[in-house]
Amino acid sequence: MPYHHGDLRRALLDTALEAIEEQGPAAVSLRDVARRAGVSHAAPTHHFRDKTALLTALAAEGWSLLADALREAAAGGGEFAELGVAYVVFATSHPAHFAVMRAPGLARTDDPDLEAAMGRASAEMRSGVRRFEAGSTRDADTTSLAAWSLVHGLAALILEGAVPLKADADVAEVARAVTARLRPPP
Amino acid sequence: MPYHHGDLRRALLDTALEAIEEQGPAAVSLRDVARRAGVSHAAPTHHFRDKTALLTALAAEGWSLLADALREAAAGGGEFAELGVAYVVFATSHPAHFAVMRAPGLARTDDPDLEAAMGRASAEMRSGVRRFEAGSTRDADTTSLAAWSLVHGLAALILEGAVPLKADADVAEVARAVTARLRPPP
DNA sequence: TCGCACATCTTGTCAATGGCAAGACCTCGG
DNA sequence: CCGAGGTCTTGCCATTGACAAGATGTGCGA
Repeated sequence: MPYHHGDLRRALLDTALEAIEEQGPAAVSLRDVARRAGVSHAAPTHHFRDKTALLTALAAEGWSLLADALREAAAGGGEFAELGVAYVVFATSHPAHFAVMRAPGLARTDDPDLEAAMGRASAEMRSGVRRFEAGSTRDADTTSLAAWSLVHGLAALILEGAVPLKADADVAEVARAVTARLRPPP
Repeated sequence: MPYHHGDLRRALLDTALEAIEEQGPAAVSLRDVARRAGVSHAAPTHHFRDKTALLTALAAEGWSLLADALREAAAGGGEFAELGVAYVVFATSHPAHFAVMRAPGLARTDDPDLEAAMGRASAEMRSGVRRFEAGSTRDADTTSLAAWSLVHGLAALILEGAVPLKADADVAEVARAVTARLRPPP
């Protein structure tokens, strides 16, 4: 093992994700992450000023990945609902990322990278809604906020355990059914 | 000051709420809560086994208060949308409670009291939806899940700062507009 | 009324954590 | 070849959560 870890920054991020999946984002300890990564307890300092900085980086990465997933879903050319499905599928397949993204107070919400990534995801939702609302006289901002709220809330409720999904339930199916309750443009 | 604090349990809960509003639910320290309440650092032990137990109690209290608010809104006899408005208004007017309710990993989700309180809120949403869906052939469970997701997501996005509300924006107005995007029964 | 069981609160202690400081080590440019 | 700077380590400190043991008040029954 070389003294200089190849890419400790990435290793720490990945290790943190593992720890979060096991213990939740609040219980993560920097020292434990360092231990898992095989470095000393102070090694992370050089890559992340803070524990908060590490979590903020993960949140930003999460929003960015989500934006990518939404863009890809939109490129698929399917119905608008596919955007919502992609959102919920992302949340359930990246639980650690999503947990940090919506955990209150863990990430530094005024971080420029985080703000940019959130903005990108939000813009992706909005552009999807714009197609949905083509020719409508309704306020597109309200519609996109409604759509975003719907899928964000569904994902949150599922991950909070507030919605006990049946074992054989397909998340995408549920998301599709729920998204269908959005009122189409007049 | 009496040796026996009149109702230390309640005092700790209230003090914790203050601390959460100031520093977020993740940064709350039991010792700080005890200090603010004017008792020794080990006093909370007798009322809450754990730090988690305190937060779990707060989460349960939050869901219970939310259920009450929903019931009251339903009793008002207004439109279904008023349920959604009540949900979002509750979240923004009880930010500390709502933060603990949706924070991943802070509360013990298998706690009986918490489960009961969440169930009560969920049932309140469902009964509201049942009126909304009267005479409809649609799956009421899906509709209530959609409604719940919509308002939960909107509240979460607002409190996460993902939706920058304009200073003069009325939360209830926004909630009403967003809720109106739900598709009415055929 | 008295005394005792018990809940309540306190002080003392321990391991673990986050963060800082100072030093060891490695790599790369000149 | 050597020094500068980035990378990582060891050492340290205050704070925290949890536990143990003791002090203090309260209320119940005899």
